[in-house]
Amino acid sequence: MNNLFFVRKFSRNFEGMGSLTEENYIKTIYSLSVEPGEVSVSELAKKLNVKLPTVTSMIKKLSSKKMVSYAPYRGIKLSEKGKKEALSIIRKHRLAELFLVKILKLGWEEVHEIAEQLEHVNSERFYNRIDELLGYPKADPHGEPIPDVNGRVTSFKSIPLSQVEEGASVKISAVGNDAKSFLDHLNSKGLQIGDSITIKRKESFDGSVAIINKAKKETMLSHQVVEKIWVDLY
Amino acid sequence: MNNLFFVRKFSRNFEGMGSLTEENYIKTIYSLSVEPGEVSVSELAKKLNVKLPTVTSMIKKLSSKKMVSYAPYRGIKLSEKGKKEALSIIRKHRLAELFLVKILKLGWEEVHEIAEQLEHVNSERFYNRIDELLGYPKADPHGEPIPDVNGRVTSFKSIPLSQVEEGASVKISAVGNDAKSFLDHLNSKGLQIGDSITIKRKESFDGSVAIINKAKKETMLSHQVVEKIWVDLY
DNA sequence: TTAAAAAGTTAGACTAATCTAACTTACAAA
DNA sequence: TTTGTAAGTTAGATTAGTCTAACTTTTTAA
Repeated sequence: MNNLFFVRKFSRNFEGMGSLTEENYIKTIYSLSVEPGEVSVSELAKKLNVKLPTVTSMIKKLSSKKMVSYAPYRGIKLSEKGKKEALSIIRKHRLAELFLVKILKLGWEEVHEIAEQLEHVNSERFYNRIDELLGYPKADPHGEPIPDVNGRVTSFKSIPLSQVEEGASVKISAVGNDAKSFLDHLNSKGLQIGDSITIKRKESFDGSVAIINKAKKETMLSHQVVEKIWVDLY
Repeated sequence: MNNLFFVRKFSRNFEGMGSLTEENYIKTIYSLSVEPGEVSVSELAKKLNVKLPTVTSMIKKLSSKKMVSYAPYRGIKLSEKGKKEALSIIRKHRLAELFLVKILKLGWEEVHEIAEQLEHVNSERFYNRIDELLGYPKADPHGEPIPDVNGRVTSFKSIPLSQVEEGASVKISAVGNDAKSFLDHLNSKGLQIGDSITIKRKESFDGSVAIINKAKKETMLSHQVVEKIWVDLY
């Protein structure tokens, strides 16, 4: 503002530290680059809800700070420095989410936006204490891994529910969409991270899947939904 | 921001909500107006570490938002709306401090700057849960009262240690200075909020005071220090 | 293979919060 | 009561992050 514009006065922005805005760009680039490696300006603009030129100018800034590598009309890639920064923010976000669910007993579908704010709190001590209080957890309430203090991530070998065969029993390990509406939808179907479910039937004509949830109830999940649910095989 | 200026995108700044900067002005005006009623532009500028014209322009903005009443070359006063806002921020700050000390086991002298960040988190649910988790406390770790959800404050009838008579036994209820150096100084003298102490001797030539602390040790406190320590009489 | 569409960039403007320099008002002391 | 100093204001500039409009490059698909 933060933003951190204003932030100038309020305990962040010392030395080489990025503004809140920069932090959000870096985090978003990281989350978009899990797969293909390079992130496009328009993907970023869409995710951050800003226009293309805004992204172009911010990317130039991040590039001059060596957080990303970038050439005009080409994709954006985080540098090692940028990745480290991203992991630090993601660590804070996920610790915050788990804290909100476990300690403050808030619902897993409502914690994301509070965590979006907490992730920018500048205090290693604060986060290390939360980590300790939670017993050095490996995953957040959405099933996503929590990087440790050194940015190391325990990786799980999850696959999207859409790729599981009929008849298989699997455990929901993560969801690929933080939106409250998506999480509410899953809750309404009686689904939570950590639940074991069985794939009853896969409809080939539209990609939807019938599953049996923890409460033994059968529900249909659309193709869009099953692509966003990650599961561990047994 | 900090921007949340930047904040635009990041969950604060919806509707009539003030920016992080505005919140800081309001909180500061409140804390400066405990006594005389009106706050001067230069007091504010000093406390916020900005120049006079910056304050003038921000005050105009706050005035147009009806948060303060103000006429050029006159003092600044919070409106009822402004007071309500200030109490809400102060509530968050003090709940945050107590949470950091009680739950995260951080030292009372180090929590202030983390709380400065947490106080801007925008989520009533978050703070209400912390309030609940702490058992609806009435005072923060510095002994300052915590406003309740409706902005009501339990008032204590404390007086500065400098005004206590020789021989009296009192309980430290608050300190009038959040600076880490001040809190460290008290810690080094074996003094904490809540401690019972006895006034052994008052030196009239320089206003310093000899006290017996909880551990039965005698220490000297300078005039500047005893003016900033608030105590409850028995 | 080329032309239309999509993606990206440049230029220029805006807002919030800040600053410095110059001016005005208030007030205290002679 | 005047006047010099301190406090406050106005004007104009600056920076971060954003925008729209116009232009350029890349990709796609005919």
